[in-house]
Amino acid sequence: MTVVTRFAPSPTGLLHVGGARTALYNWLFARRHGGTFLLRIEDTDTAREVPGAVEQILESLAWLGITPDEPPVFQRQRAARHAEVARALVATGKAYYAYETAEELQAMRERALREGRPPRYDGTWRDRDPAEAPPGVPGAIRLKVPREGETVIEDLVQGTVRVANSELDDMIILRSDGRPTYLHAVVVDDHDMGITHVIRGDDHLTNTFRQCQLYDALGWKRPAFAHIPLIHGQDGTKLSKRHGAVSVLEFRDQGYLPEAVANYLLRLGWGHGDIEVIGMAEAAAIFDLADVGRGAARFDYAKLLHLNGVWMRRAEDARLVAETLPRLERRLGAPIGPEVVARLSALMRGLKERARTLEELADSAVFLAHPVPLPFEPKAEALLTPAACAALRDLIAAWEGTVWEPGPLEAAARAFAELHGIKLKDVAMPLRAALTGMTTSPPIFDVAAALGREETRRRVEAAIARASRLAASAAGP
RNA sequence: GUCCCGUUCGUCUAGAGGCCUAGGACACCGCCCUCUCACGGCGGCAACAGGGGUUCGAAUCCCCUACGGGACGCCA
Repeated sequence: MTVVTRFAPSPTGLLHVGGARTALYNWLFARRHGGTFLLRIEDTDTAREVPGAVEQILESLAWLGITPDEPPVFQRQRAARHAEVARALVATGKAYYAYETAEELQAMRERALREGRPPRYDGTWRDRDPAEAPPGVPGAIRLKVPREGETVIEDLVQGTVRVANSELDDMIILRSDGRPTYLHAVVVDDHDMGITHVIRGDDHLTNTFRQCQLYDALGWKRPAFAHIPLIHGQDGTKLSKRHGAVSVLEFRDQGYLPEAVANYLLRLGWGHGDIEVIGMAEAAAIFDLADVGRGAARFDYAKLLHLNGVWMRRAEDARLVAETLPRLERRLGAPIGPEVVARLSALMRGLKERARTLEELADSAVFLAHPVPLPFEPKAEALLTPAACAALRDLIAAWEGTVWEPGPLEAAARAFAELHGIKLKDVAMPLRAALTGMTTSPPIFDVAAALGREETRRRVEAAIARASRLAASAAGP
């Protein structure tokens, strides 16, 4: 049997990480079994539809590397088919028209709840003669479900789950205005699309009983089901905006790498021995629904951040340079020239090891692009004492004939420190302050090499000038 | 209210009756490396929700309780 899976979001907003994980599992399962992954947009509720949501969902999935194998199916376009199937069920006596209004049903539910009874449809029209239908009132179609026995599902994640049919009532499959309900549309579409495995959030688990009754009434073979637990926030409640970023696009904008987000989402609720860092190609080779956990998982931003750092270090320098440039331009409000691109490329190896996100990377690289009077952190400023400035001046002089590469620069600096009876850090730290305006950076001789001889000299001179100016103004007039 | 599902370190998890003195990862705390910060290395803290069974033996199987989540719509 060829595996066919699908992800079926409704276009009511941004794709959040929970939906993304569901999509990921469907995609991985299809890849694992050499099957097909499809996308279906559940847009039957026009009132709740958000403009642009479909595009955002597609963009989010594409960013994560999850692409459907066929163009998306739009559920609304299949309305005629849904209605046809529902009416065929009426024709064979497996469904019937019911004529209560939405208000009457609402009242019925409230009364039942008030009296401590389960809120279920009482079946008024189930056996009533259709000839008694009120004239001119459009009816809704309800499925006539068995009242005895039980419905059992073999869930690939949850195991065997059963419920007494007496707990279920005759659900509406076609609204009185002719539009299908979600439960019905899903079953018809999954069948028509040849879906073999339905992998979705476990909030759908109890819906599955009703869907199975529909499959049975239709005489259709049920697909396999796998209900994966929901993702919760750090406090254990349903993940929402107040927990922080929740949409895939937010993570992208905050400088996360798609492979890190995918890796994290995969590991959230799924485990395979002790492996933590895993690419999607590798995951596609080992992903198994049996390894999906049954309990809800809490989203841990700290772990995602760590994982992103791992993937940043693994990423190609050229790619990170490309990702950093627009972020630098945004910070400096000016285009970045080729000279800075060269510096960034030269130093990327050292920069990426110190950044956990592209945003941190850009922050740590701003100094490379900033024109000479650099902004100084107070701690960096404090390092530029008169003695340190004197040492810097001498160091620049000592570097006069040195090959301008990290190794020779460091060797010369060490010799310089030894000659003057100071520690390397007594000159390295002031140099860092002068070249970056900060107290942390990649190895400072790498920085100097990346900046070049002229720029290094320029920055050191500017820093010394700045320090003496500050000292003068502190001394007073 | 009724039904369904879940529960191993703070978090994500490994664990399929003896391999468990419960392993890994993140976070946290030390130490090492070191021009800073990271990375890396070494070490530490820290869990089988509770109670009954079954068994020679239970984190693993069964039951109950507690807690958490979900569903019960002419929403999806």
